[in-house]
Parts: sequence; C-alpha cells; structure tokens
Amino acid sequence: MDLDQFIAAVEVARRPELKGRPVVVGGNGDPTERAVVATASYEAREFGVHSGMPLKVAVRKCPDAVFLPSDPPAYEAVSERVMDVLRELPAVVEVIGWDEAFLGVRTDDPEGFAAHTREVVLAETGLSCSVGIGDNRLRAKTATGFAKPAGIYRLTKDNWVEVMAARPVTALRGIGSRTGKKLAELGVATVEDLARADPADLAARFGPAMGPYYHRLALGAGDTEVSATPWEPRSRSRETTFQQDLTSREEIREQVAALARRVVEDVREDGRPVVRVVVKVRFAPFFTYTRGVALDAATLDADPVERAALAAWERFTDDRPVRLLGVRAEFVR
DNA sequence: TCTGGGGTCCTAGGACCC
DNA sequence: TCTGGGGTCCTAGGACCC
Repeated sequence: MDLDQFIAAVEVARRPELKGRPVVVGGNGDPTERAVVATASYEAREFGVHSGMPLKVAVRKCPDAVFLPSDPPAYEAVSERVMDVLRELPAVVEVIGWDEAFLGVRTDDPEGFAAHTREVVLAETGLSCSVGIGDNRLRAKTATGFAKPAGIYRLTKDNWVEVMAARPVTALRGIGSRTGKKLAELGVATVEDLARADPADLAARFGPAMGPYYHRLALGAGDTEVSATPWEPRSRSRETTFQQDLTSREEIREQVAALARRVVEDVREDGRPVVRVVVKVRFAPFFTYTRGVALDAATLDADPVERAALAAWERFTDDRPVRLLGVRAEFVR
C-alpha cells in the first residue's frame, strides 16, 4: 500500500481550497531558500516539479504553485492513523515509511482484498492510496508504481518478464542513476540485459553481495516474508543546511554542540545507549565528509556525546565555508 | 539548476592479530 | 634484510530509499 502524493494530500485535506491547484511542499515554504521539494501534487507534477527538486527550480517551472512549509509532525500523525486502519485488516502489516506498508496476506482474491484496503483507507482517513499485488516484496513494491494513482496492479512471475524486460534497469528498486550508468558501461541497459548478465561479472564490478543481488532483482526474485515486528533503529541523527554558509570556526563549534544535544534528546526517548558519534560536514560548494568517534562506554548522557561530536569536528582542518552540519549517534549493534 | 532531512546497507582499505 | 596468509574489526565513503 502506497499513499498517493501523501504529503501534498495531507496539506490539501486541511486546506480544501487548495484542491485542484498545484501544491508544492518543502523546506519552510519559501522557494527562495535552500531546500527541496518533499512532495508535489499531481497538478504541480504536470509542470515537471518532482520530489528532490530544489525549490528554486520548482518555482521557476511552476510560478503559480502554492508553496507550503513541511510539517513532519502532522504527517507522522496522519500516517499513524493510516497504519492503524491497515492493522484492522486480516493482514500482517510492516510499515516502511510514512506513506508505505507491506501487507502480508493469503487470499484467493488479491484484487478484492486490495480494493477493500483502498476503500477503508479512504473512508477512515480521506486519503487515496494505491495497492500493488505481488508474489514477493519486490514485485508488490514494483506493482504499486504501476497502480498509481488510486489503482491496483498485479505483478507476479507470470507477467514479470512481459512487463519489465524492456524497461531500464533503474525501474528496479535498489538500482539508482549511479548504478544505472555503471551498468550501461557494461552494455547492460534493460532489465532483460541484466537478467542475462553473468552474476560473476556483476560481482567483479559491484562486489560480492551487490553484484549477484542486482541479477536477482532483474529476475524479479525476492523475499516473501512480511513482519509486524517494530523496527529497531541503528542510529539517530540531526542535520541542518544553513541558508548562509558558516565561516567562523567558533560558530561552527557551537552548532555542532547544539546538534549533539538535540540528538541526545531524541536518543533518550528511544532509550538506546550511544556507542559512537559521527559528525557530517558539507563544505561549499557541495563536498561532504564524515568523521566518527567511538565512545569509551555506551551512554545516554549528553556530555560525552557532545564532547565526542566536538572531538570529531576538530579532526576537520579544512577552513572552507560550511554549508551543512550533521551529528549522528549510533547504537549498539 | 542547485542540490533537505532522516535513515540503511555494502565496500574497500588499513590496523591488528595469530 | 626483507618481509606469508588468513581472519576480524573499524572507518569513511558511496549508493540508495522514503
């Protein structure tokens, strides 16, 4: 199950006068700022606006769009309601993100179950969703893309080749533009090309795990297990892109310390002790590096985490202007 | 054209040990 | 004076996803 234009839909639901208009959500809602599109409504997508696009570009493509600030707590709350509705269904529900969940179901009528799912989500939350049906997770996930918007699509071993063979490798979840380019250098452009490639050749180019994994993706193979067990986070992080690059070493230090304290607040809610702290720095114009420090002992205290973050920051000797700072706390494995 | 924030997992190289 | 082989752990970077 994948909610249609989720973030834009939440915003339109609480401001019905925006229905039918191009809506772009991202950053503080100010398209002159450094920020990107979180979600564009279908009306805005008509103008070529899409997720991840800088707001400055989006406003050029669609000057008449309504630009709204991102409001994560609101989306979190609506998402929780949707997931609660799904949990009422006779299915194992595995939440993947705000707007996505796997439903593990055994049924002779998957389309009927999918249609029922769409109806109850709409009735209980007012939100439209799409449902992909598959005989494994990869195929179900891929199918949601063909189901959108507001539809249902079935993708199994019976039609995988017919539907996917001629598509570019980047149609596979897990193969992005970088890997797509590298595969193209090997003469592999389509899903069919990848399915015919030698896994050993792929392993030589992409490593012992990723190479064979890409080959299995092309075959449509994948896990079938769906688990309702809550996810155990491996890390918690906070990061900030500054509207103006920071140049004062003292100011940067203060910001690193502040981020570290925010991370500790989050971590204390989880109750998972921290064993390592990583500082991320993006220097102007756009070079990103990380430095990490292992803690002597696992802790939930703010002081050692802050000290570790500052120690990690001190290992950067570069004095280029800083565009972004981030602090990540890692938990026991 | 200008590139957010919050995550996960894999890879390669170096350190270290036997 | 010229330095093997195998294994594990740690770190930083890369790629990807929502």
